[in-house]
Amino acid sequence: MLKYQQIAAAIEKYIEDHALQQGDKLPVLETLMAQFEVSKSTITKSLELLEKKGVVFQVRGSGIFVRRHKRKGYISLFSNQGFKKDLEDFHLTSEVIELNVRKPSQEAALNLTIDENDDVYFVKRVRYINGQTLCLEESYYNKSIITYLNKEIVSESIFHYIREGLGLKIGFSDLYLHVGLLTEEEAAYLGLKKGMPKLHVETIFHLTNGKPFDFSKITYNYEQSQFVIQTNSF
Amino acid sequence: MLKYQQIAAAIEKYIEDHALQQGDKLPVLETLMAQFEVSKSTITKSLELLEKKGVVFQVRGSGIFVRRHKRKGYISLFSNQGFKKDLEDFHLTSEVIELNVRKPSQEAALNLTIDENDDVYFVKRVRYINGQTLCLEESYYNKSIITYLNKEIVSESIFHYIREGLGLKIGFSDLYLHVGLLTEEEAAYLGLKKGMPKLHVETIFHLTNGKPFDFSKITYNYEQSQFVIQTNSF
DNA sequence: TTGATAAATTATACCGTAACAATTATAATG
DNA sequence: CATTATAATTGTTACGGTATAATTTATCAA
Repeated sequence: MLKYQQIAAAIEKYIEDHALQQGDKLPVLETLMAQFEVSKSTITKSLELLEKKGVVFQVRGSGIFVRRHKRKGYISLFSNQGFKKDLEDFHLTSEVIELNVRKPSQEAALNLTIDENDDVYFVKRVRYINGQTLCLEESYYNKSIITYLNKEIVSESIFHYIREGLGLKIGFSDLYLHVGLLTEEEAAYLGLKKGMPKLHVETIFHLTNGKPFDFSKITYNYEQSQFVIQTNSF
Repeated sequence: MLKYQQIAAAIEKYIEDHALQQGDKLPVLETLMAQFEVSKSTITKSLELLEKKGVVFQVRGSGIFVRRHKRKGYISLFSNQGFKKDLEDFHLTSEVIELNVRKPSQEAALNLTIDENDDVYFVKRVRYINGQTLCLEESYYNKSIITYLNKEIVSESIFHYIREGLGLKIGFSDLYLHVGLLTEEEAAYLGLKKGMPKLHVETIFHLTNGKPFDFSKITYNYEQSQFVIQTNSF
């Protein structure tokens, strides 16, 4: 792991350990430099990372402050960590309905920029949160990148496996979102009624080299779907 | 304007002018250094900015590539630019229903971290996109920060006014999102029927110094609400 | 042709330094 | 006491340089 990432993690830990709240002040740059025995630019880079993550914000001439959104019980919509990481506070389980190798739909092929004759892993899951249905998820993985999957991996964290097991680096993702009405099939999986509202999210995940490897379509149970997004200005 | 921001803008312009597409390669760092006559670190900073904005992605050992999400007709959900900037492709108008100074609701006071006796500007608007209702918007502005508003400002871009007119710097925002059912009042404003689905978004905007100045509650017409979010890994 | 290995290309990490700009604290002024 | 000017604090920008790591290309051997 890179130095500035380690330091960022250490600072996050510091915030946790000292139970710092929204607006609380961190030690000044010079102190952090001395404490971690690195140059100013390294600390700066660490803080930049934490700023991107929405952990701190910096005010020139004033200091470095803790940033926290206030509401509890909301799911962090993105951050390419998969679900696991974000939802430590929740009780999450999932049920694998389908897992196989197949040819992609036209839509999936298009979003993964592969040919319709190429193989994909298809995974269909229902996720539960605190005993309620959270979402129905259909994912297509480019098999030439994600070369192997099994039921165990799929019911655990796929993203952890991709990173650690396959040694791949996840880069960025595009997320398309709209509200609609549940189809009969979706409603059945989610234990709701046809025609009720849904949040539909399609995501395309890319590796750091820009290659899309995962196209997922998720239908959320609107009753369980409270999301939070933290953003920064440019 | 800062140097690295100018260069970032110039690079964006370069991408436009050359009509570069997703995956196309930009000149290498050294070339960009020479072209703009700045040091490596400045170019790097510019590219970092463009990476945050989702304009490019960089691959070590390979090059700098254009990143574009593919789907058209989607509204970019965040990026604290207000609506105007994001929606140049759309025909947008808005109608101001209410504009006055008042005491905040308990909820608004809480989110703006002010006292219930402090003054706020309250703005209620309906926005239209291509002739259809897009959303109903209720905003509370901390009057001790946003000291003056009028109908003209409000029907143009408030955020532009905050930046240019008031000289304030917008920092970050927290965005809370859920799906629900339209109330009678909301339906009336949006020209829909009670009980139809809605996307409800609450946003708290902060200045760079961390002070919240705008708490907004937006109800989207689900038929017009297709959003895109671009994210990066950490 | 394949596969391995080396070399070239290219971005990233990290260090150090100097100047800069926004905020806050302090002192001076009326 | 309020206002203004000045100084101290503190993060930000920009420069330069060296070393490193990932990717692509070239080379060579089988």
